[in-house]
Amino acid sequence: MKKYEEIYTDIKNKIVSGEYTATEQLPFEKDLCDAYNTSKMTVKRALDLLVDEGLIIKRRGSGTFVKDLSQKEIERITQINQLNGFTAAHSKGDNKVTSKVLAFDVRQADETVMDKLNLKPGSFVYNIYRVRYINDKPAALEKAAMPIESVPGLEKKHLENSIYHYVKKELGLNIQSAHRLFTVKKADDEEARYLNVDRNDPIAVTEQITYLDTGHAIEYGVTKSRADSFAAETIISN
Amino acid sequence: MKKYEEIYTDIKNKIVSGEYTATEQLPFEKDLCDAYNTSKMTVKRALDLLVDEGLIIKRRGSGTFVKDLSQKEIERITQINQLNGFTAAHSKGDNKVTSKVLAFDVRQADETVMDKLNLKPGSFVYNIYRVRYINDKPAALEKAAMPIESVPGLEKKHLENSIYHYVKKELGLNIQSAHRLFTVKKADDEEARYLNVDRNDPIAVTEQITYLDTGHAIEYGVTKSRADSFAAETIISN
DNA sequence: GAGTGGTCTAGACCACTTC
DNA sequence: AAGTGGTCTAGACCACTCT
Repeated sequence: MKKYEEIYTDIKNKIVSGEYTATEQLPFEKDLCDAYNTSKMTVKRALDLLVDEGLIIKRRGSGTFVKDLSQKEIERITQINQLNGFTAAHSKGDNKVTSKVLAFDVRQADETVMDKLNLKPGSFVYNIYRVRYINDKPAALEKAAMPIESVPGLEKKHLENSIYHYVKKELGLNIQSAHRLFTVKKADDEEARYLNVDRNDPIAVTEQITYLDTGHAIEYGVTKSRADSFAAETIISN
Repeated sequence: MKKYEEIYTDIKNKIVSGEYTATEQLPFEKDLCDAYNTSKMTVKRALDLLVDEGLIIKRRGSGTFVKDLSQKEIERITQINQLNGFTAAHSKGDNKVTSKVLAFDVRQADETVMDKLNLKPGSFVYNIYRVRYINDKPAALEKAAMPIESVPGLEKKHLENSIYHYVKKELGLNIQSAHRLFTVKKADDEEARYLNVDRNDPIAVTEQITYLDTGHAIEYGVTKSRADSFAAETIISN
């Protein structure tokens, strides 16, 4: 493990465990350098990770302090901003995630998909349409387009489980980032039917573009979630 | 302007303007060091900002590449993850943001507020309840609790405009971060009335805790937005 | 003025990819 | 083997806060 990760983990544990309490001032960077026997840049990097994560704040000229977070907030913070697919994101605890494939075919990318995935006209994409279930309860309707050359050998059986698993473990591709947009709408007839809600019930819409570490977009997806199985979190820092 | 910001800005401009095109390989860090007459750490820092922003990706052993982003996606990226209050967030273009104050009083923090703001029992908070309008159209219902000692001198006139403006410009406080949680619900009678929608219409709920650079939570707010005036974006990176 | 965190350097060495 | 980005150092100097 890298040195800055060790320092980050160590300090984070001390915050989570309560050894460093809310609003408490951390040791000065200089002293942390001594304590961890390392250089300033490395300590700074470790602390900056904690700032990004929302656990501490730094003030030049004053020092570094644990944020005034409630215990619940601390617990939540340690779980957000993880780059997971639907399966991993909802498999926490004993949840069972399954899928029903409504459509799986190859077609030419339409205008929207071409634009979102930055494809050339005439490019072919897998067209995937699934209902996702959590513990056998319908949770989301997921439409996705994936360029065929990025995901060779995709089969129906992969759709019934986790596409991300296939992409990562079997194809050995590295997912680097995802851009997400959240909006809200009324359920139409189709959404109502598959999600087992009433027409006009509220639906959370997550539009997502997923990128590989090659820089290429691998997926444009629109996920329509039932209100009772949707939540998204984010931390914004200056 | 700091050196790493200059390099970041320069490269970003070249991406936005199209001088560096999608999937193009950037010069090696070594060459960028020469070009900007600086050290490796500084170049790395500038590039890491672009990675966080979602514009480029780096692969050890291979190089640095512009992400395969569509032009629209590039435009969107440059606008997200900004730490703004409702007023600033919705004042883009010629939008006019106004408010109607439904309630403004001081009370003891209830269980939830105490927990979210990490307050001691018996602490007093401003209780604020407003309808927010964009171009005179109701857009959101906002309930907020703010510790009285954090926001001295808050008056009704501030609520009718921007609280953030008062906090930042008049009190000189620095907002450091915000933790947001998004969910979805059906409009109840009260929400329907104030937002001018039908009962059971979809509503986006944003729950937010805002922190000062002192580490103290200054606001716990719940914003109920009309579906047609809500959108939230986020970028997740490995 | 003393002390904090922030920026930057010049260079060593490491981990990984590609040839 | 050569070349990429990643980590880390030891220290200089800067910007800001507090007294």
